This record gives sequence, structure tokens and C-alpha cells, in this order.
Amino acid sequence: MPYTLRQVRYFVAAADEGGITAAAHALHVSQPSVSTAIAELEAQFGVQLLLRHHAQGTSLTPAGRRVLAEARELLERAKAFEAEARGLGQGLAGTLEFGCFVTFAPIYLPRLLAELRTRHPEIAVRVREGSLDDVREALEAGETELALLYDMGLSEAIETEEVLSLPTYALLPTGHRLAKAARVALAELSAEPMILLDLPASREFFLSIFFNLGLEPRIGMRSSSYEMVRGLVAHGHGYTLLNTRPATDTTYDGGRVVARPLIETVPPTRITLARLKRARPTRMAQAFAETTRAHFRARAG
Amino acid sequence: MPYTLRQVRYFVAAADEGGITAAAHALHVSQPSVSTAIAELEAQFGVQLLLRHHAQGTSLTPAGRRVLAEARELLERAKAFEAEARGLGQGLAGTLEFGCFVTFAPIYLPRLLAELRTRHPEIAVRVREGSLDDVREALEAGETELALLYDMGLSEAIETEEVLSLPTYALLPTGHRLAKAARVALAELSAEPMILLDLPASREFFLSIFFNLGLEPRIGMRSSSYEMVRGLVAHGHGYTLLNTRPATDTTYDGGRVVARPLIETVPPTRITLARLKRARPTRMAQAFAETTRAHFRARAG
DNA sequence: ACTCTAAATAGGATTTATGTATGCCCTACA
DNA sequence: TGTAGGGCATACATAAATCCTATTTAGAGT
Repeated sequence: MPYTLRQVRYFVAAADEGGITAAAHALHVSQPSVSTAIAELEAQFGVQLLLRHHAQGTSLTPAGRRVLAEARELLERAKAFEAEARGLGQGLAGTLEFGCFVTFAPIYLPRLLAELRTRHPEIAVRVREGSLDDVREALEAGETELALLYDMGLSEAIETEEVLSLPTYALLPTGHRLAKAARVALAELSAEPMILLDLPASREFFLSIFFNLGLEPRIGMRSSSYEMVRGLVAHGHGYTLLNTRPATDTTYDGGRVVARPLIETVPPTRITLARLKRARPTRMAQAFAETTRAHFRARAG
Repeated sequence: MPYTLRQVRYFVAAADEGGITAAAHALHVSQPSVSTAIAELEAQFGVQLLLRHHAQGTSLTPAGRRVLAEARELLERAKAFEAEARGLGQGLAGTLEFGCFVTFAPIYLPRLLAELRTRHPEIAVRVREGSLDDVREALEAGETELALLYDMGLSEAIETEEVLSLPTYALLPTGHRLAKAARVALAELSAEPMILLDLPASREFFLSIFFNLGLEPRIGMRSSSYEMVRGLVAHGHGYTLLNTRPATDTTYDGGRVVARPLIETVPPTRITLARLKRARPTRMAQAFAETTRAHFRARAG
């Protein structure tokens, strides 16, 4: 039969208050409860902790003094434990583990995290960027509590909430013949070389757009780097299709690109905030989700 | 309703074993016990700690990972607490708080503590020296567990055990007319100036010896320092009565003294090892007491 | 000697922990 | 697609702590 935190608490209270009755008062329990709890502790360990002075309360034995020091540290830890757990459940302070699809992290996160800092300065965020699969797996393994990713190929266990709907657009070099058109037709572009963003989910998605329209693209070049694709387009290697859209049309090497909406009807890609259905969200996660919602609503409107 | 160490233990086990059933096995309890314990923890703090994967055990949520770290430290402390308490009760390692009447500390303790170190090297001793009252009060207050002092004026609450019986002797300068006598009579000395060891209990004791014999001493000088008294005697300021007896007859300033037994029958002073009756002794104290007994037995025999 | 204070003990009611049995839901495999 | 199996949750009964009230015990103070 092991000892309990309750017994330790009662012992410390008796030591602090100088007596069992006083401790019972402080603890709002009856005097016999404290008395027996301490007696149990002593019996457990075979040490006398308190000297009972008749009509004058108690004092510590030398052994009791030593044990008291340990007991205090134990209770200290117990309080820290409780604070940590309770804080995670009910408080807002702490670190939120957050996953984000690497492609739109630099486009949306800096501003979103700034807004979070304004609204909830006590929430720290640790961002884990990666491929769609990486982010999804981390979410399902419980390594991250929330994730921002495409609503593609997610299991039933994941609950999603759309925060931004991204129309697919065509990206052209500034000198392209269609660069000044209000909208461009994929049917017209498909004969030209396409620069394909060659990432696991993106690849299939962009190609499926053509197939669904009965078209076949001419793949000119591929790259798994988003910025590389933009650079290639800027320098006339071809056009590309993209969803996410940086705020600048100037590429890293100084080239310029033009984004144009499509004439064809293409279902937009949805960026969603995802979480595990079976996991009860912490208050931090709730606050983060609310901030994200408001942030993207404001951005869209 | 506060959480318990049991719940924390079960949670850590589930985290370590990767599942509730596995944890139940490791803990030798039923699976529902672990399940409900963890559910209670989660309810207490309002945090989900574990993700339940159907047919695949459990894994930690981000919050669970944080809490787990605290939980481990808490259990660590709990183990330390138990070790401390149990060690004091049943083990021999630790520090014994020991009180000693200051006058005979330098005469008996160095050798006694050396013997203790031989027999029980794992026992550390902290000695508190002081007047009889100091030592007695410290014992009664529970500041020391054992004490070596005179069996004088001790309350009923203190249990004593005689370890050494000290006959009162007369201390004379080497040139004294009775210095060569086998024994000296107080009746003869009482006319000469006496150097009184002027300490709370000693004072009354030595004076009572005269009064009990119907004599009256002539107090020449007083000192509360034992060695000062010896020095004064060595240099012919008078004689004194003492109980404790250093191994040397040379005083600090190079004078020499002679100790002579008394002719009159004077009840010997008893040095006793004292402890509180109502305090259950630790194993350290038992070992110390046994060592003390053997030590003084050997010294006397 | 009497009173006061504080701890220990007794006994009974209540709450809490534990075990068995069972249901449920998913994963894995045919 | 269906089925078997693993593993967590729930229901319920029982055993064990825990608590409280009332009472006893034993010094301390007067």
C-alpha cells in the first residue's frame, strides 16, 4: 500500500501549523482525518515524524524535519504538475504545436502569426513545415494539434474547416501574348510548354485539371521548388498553373510574372485548418483557430 | 477533488507502454482501472492527454507530451521522498542529530565518534554542544534525537541510560600538601579557597556535596570555563571539585594538577544517554546507542 | 484537584478504487 | 467485403479508503 499525496499534504500542514487540529482547520477537514493520515505515513516508512505534545500541538522530530524538506519539494512538483496540466486545458499560455504545408507557410503564416501575437501574446507557436503527407502524418500521430493544409486525401479522422478558397490561375511571363488578357483559356495554353510544380499532391492536382477538361498539357520543365517554377515562367520557359499567390510579381532573380484567371470553370482548391476529430482541443488551439478564421475572413473580405 | 499520485503513475505507464492495456499489465492492475484513472486526470484538468487509436493502443497529444514531462519529474520526487523517509526509518544512512553537554564533549566524543565511524561509516552525526539546559531543551523540542548529559533535573518524558559513572574528585596543584595522599578529605579541604566551576547545574551540584556533609566551602574564585578552573588550580589559587577528567594533568598554560579521590562517600554523577520516551527511535539512533554502550563498557572495563 | 487543550480511537456513513463482464469500434487480413 | 482480433470504454458489484461525529486519553496550566 503506497502513500498518497493527501497524506503528505496533511503532514506538511501539521508541520506548518504546529499541530494536527490547526492543520485540520486550515485544510477544512476533521482533526481525526489529519491524525490518521500522518499516523499512516509514519507506519508506512517506520519513522516517527511528529512529537505529540499533550495539549500543545506537535513539533517535528529530526527525521520529520528531513522528511518535511522532501515533502515540500514533492508538493512543489505536484503544484507545478497541476499548473502545467490545468494551464494546457484551461489557460492560454503555452506552446501550440502547429503543422503547415510548406508551400504556403511563407505566404500566410508571417501575417497570421503576427495577428495571433497581437490577440494572444501568451501563446507560443512551434511551426512544423513539410509536405502534405508530413503534415498530415504529424497531425494524425498527435505531434501537432492543428495544421494548415489542402483539403486533399485526408482521412475521416480529421476534421477540416475551410479558411481560404484558392482559384487556380495561370502564371505567364510579362511579354506573353495573353499577358494583357483579362482571362486566359487553358485550351489555348495547353499547346505551349508548361512548367509543372512537381510536388506529390500538386502534380496530380494540376494535371487532373487538364484531363477533366479533355486537354493534355505539354510539360516543358518540372521543378519541386515553387519559386523556381515562378522564375522559369518569368524568363519565358513556359507558363504554369498555381493556386497560392505571393504578394509580388517579381521573382527572386528579378524577373516578372503575370497572373491571370482561367476562363474554364475549375473547382477552387481549399486551404483548411485541420484537427483530429477524436482529440479534444486545448484552449490554445481554440484561440488559434478563432484567430485564423478571423484573419482569413478579413483578408478575403 | 484533487488528483492522486496513482493517476499520475498510471498515465506515465500508459505513455511508456504505448497503451492502456499494456500499462495495466505492467502495473498488475486491471485495464479499466488504468482507463478510468487517466480519464479522471483528463477530466480534472480539462486536457486530453492521450489519443486512443482503436485496436492500436494510445499515443500522446501535444499537451500530453508536456504533461508527461512534468509527471515524470513528479514521480521522481515522489521516489526521492519515499527513499528519504524509508531510509530514515529503516536504513542506517543519514545524519543523526546529537546533543552533548559541552563540558565532556571534548573528553568523550572524539573517541566515541571515531568508534561510530568504524562501526557505521554511513551515519553522519551533527553534534550540538551546550549547557545542560540547552541540551535538554533541544532534546525535548525534538531538535536532537539523542543526547549525552548528566542525569540531573530531567523530566519524566526523558528516558535515560547510564553509560558512565563519574566519582567526584578533588583537583589540587602539584605542590599541595595533600597532593601525595591516596585520598583527601573534604572536611580538611573546606577551609581552603575553592575554585568553583560556575555552570548552572554544576554549581548547585558541587555545593550540595558540602552541604550534605554539613560542611561549608570557602569560594575563592569562580569560572564558567572548565579549563580556566583547572588552570587556576594548577597555579595555586585553590582546589576544586570535578567529575569529568581529561587524560592529561597538564593545563593549557603548562601548569600541572593532581586528581585525588575523596574520603567521604559522595554519590557519583551519572553520565547518561538520553532520548525522548514518546519518540520512536530511528535505526540510526539505535545503532548509535548500541555503539555508545559498547564504547563506555570497554572504556570502563 | 480541576479545567482546558489537543491528539488518539471507535464506529458508522459515504466516497473511491478495483475487478469482472460486456460493448464498441477500428485495423488487419483473407 | 466480410470477418477476426486487438484494445479502449462503460456498467455494475464489491472491497477498501476516507471522512465525520462522538468519545477517550493525557498532559499543561491554574
